[in-house]
Amino acid sequence: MNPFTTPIFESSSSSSKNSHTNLLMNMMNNQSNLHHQIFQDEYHTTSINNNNKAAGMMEMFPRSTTSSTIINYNTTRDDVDDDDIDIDEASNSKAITTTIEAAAGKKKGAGENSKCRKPKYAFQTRSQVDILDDGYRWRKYGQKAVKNNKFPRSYYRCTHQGCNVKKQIQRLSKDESIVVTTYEGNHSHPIDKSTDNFEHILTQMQIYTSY
DNA sequence: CGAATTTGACCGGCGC
DNA sequence: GCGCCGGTCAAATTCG
Repeated sequence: MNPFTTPIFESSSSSSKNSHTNLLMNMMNNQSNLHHQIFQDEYHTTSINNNNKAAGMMEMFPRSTTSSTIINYNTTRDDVDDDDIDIDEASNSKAITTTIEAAAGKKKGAGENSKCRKPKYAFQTRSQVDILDDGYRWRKYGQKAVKNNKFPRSYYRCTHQGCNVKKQIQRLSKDESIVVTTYEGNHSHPIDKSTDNFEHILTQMQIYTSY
């Protein structure tokens, strides 16, 4: 549960209120063609700063420093491994910056591999807590030590029946205020958890922001 | 008492 | 083949 990320990017008028992460996840889940667009357009940075509401929320909660960065955006499972995930250090400024980077150009040695297509996205989030509330329910199934990193990496699976979306969460030892969350796969179901009670979330936030 | 987490074992891929 | 590494399994344990 992360009171930091949850309320900051309240979605405008859609039926369900989404967190920042939800917003991004919905974007990715519901528009399966989005990645093609991104590849074609050779996106490097796309910003949600033009979301006035989000900016407004950010001003309301200046201490909630949640800058999320999609540091990898991939369509093929075998295209990417952890070494390919480049973290854009420069984007860790105070701004709410969201970048989408396509790693398509970084093909590994072998030619075109058209195996199972599993999208893999990584978010870089400045947060004091590891577990980011993205609206889905997750069960932890593993934890491993990461080399060159004093923090372990945790492995989670979506608990929804038949949904095999996975995610990894890892804190950088370079900058331990940064949490990297890597999602793999698309959810085949709507968000489980109700995030409608915004006031409750606000209350939660104040626990973290009023010291 | 069922669900979730912990943690060492296990497995497959890869480089040597 | 061997060892390393990242990822997963599953029994034991803890939690709600």
